[in-house]
Amino acid sequence: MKATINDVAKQAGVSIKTVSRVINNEASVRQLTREKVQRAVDELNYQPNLSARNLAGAKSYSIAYIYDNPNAYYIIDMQKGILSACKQQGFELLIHPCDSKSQGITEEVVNMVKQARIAGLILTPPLSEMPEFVKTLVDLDVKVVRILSGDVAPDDLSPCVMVNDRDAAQTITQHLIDLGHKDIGFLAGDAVHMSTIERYKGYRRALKASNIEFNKALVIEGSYSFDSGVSGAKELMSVQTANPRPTAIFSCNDEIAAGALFAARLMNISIPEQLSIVGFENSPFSRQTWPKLTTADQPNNQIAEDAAMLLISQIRKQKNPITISQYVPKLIVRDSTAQCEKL
Amino acid sequence: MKATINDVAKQAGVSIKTVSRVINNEASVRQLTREKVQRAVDELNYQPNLSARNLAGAKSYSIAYIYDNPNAYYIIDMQKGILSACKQQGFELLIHPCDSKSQGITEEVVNMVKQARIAGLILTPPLSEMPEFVKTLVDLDVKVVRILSGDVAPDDLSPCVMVNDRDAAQTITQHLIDLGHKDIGFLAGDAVHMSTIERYKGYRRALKASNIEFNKALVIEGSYSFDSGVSGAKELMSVQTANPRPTAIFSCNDEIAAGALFAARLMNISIPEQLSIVGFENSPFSRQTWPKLTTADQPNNQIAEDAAMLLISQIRKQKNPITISQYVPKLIVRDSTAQCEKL
DNA sequence: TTATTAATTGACAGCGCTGTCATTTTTTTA
DNA sequence: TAAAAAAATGACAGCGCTGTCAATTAATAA
Repeated sequence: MKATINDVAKQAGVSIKTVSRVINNEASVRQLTREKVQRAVDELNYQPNLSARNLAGAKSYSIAYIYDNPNAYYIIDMQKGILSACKQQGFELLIHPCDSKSQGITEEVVNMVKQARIAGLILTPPLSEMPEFVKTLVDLDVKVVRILSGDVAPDDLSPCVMVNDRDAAQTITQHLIDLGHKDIGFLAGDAVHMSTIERYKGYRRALKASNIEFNKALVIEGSYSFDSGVSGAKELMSVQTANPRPTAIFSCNDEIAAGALFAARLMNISIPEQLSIVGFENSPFSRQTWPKLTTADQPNNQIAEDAAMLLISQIRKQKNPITISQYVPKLIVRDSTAQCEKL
Repeated sequence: MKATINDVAKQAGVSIKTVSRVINNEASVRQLTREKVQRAVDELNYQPNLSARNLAGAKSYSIAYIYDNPNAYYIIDMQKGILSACKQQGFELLIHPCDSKSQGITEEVVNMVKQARIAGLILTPPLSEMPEFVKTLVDLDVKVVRILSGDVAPDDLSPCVMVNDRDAAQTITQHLIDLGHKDIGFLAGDAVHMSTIERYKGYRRALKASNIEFNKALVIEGSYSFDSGVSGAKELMSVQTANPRPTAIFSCNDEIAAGALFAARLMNISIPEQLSIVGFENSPFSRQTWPKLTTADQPNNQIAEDAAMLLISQIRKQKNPITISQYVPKLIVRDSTAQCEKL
């Protein structure tokens, strides 16, 4: 029923070792032989048995995705991308949810890596932002690829896939500026997350580039949640004598933006006529609010696939130098932003 | 470094086959021997090698979770529960996202099962609600456990874990009735989903139990989305001469409820004073709205773990008859419901 | 007690593949 | 052209475990 390497060998008229060489893309196989084998592989629809490979070889064909992120949409997207790379490359994916704040997290992961003979790991924030943790893992005999917020890798511990939130935030802020907004509020996400910091930097940079004076009172600390968006927007929009009331709000993600939208409704502020609001992430959230959110699209699926491919090529020692690929989320203009009406 | 079955055998002074018997919980091992081996296993912190097991044995130690559900929170929860069962039982989990509406879905899954030597599958809605699909899989040599909405299994194709949405919906509707509400709107989810149908039945049953006349005009068709909640609530709450304006709304899930909440705000209807709204699912959503939603808690994590355990025991042929376990989501009263003010 | 049966245990092959190393074939050099 | 070097291929063991079946031991019957 299912073809084995033996069947292929017979069909191609070579030894199983030669078949093994072909499917592992090793050198020192004549072109002619390689084609012969490849044909047999195709005819029999042969796929190597992962268990046997893992057992026999020194190498491992398993990678793991370790996550701790309250945002389920993010994880599902990532997972899908990684899975897609694994399928293409004949790798197996282990999923490991965990709690980054727990005491024994490092030991837990180290054990897992040893036990399951994991060849590589994919780390997303906040795990990818924990240097100690990453260092411990890299010192083990396991490849690591991190997905991080920023434009350059913070160190050379491992290859990284960078998501340039800063440039994206600048672009999206610029979009508001282009619409005539000058008093732009900033609703921050969790301050410990790099993404918040980067998005803040982009916001500042855009203001500076347009010679708009930065007003600290328009920056509200918070967290990546709907609630935070509600309270932050309320604070921003309540009448204050000293500060101008903002005509636009930059929210660090779509959830916050949804909260801000909600608060605006409570305060009878019409969106986008009286107030423009932007989100970040292009999560399903942003299409479910009314009006739909202008946001920055982060192709998580693609980012994850890219990261997994990078990891696998590292494992295969296809010695491409430590590549850093970079993504810049793209502006998506929807219905929550409009020309500034204030004169 | 990592202990093998050989190490354990030596340490215990028995043959590897005996160790194998102990770890597989086979009969015909003397109690004394069993303890001796168990001690060695513990001392060496031995864990059987999955690849070797999969390769050597006729059995497989892999199960798969096949999903297609737009609700990421649901999937993450499920996945976590399944993963937990797998860890306990020494099984491996394959994750397979897919599109239930695609043409070749059945073939795709069948192939996967064959290729990866999957011993069992866990199916959640909407896949678990596709009889043809399930039948094809059951006819293969693979165990299936479905998670379904309802109180009894629709057939005896496979064991099921039932989530009794009907009783839960009745309870939650009763909660509204207890608060004095009589005109209770119903915002449906996708009509093709069993969960919508069951929740609707529970709603009807509660009305009947309290001798409240059913009013078809208060039932709005829709889908499981925020938008649907917004438009549905608008429709319900717009002034209609013929129908009483509802004082409470039953929403088929939290997203719909969040939408209804939003619409109410737009219409200057205060929650919960003028209108009570309930959700369903207890998703993170329900804690992020303001006011927080009264809802029905569905312990997805636990349900999934239960399903996985059931599946694994099936695979192990621990011939407990086809068990159907049932969960009834529990009412969680938060801030979106209050005494009816209408006299 | 001894013969018979049942319960335990172990020896060994083999799952499908890769690593090592010997063998064969091809290419290069003298 | 023969000898040496390099490239290509194959034979075989073994990864860690389970299945089969034979060997041993304990329990029961005669």
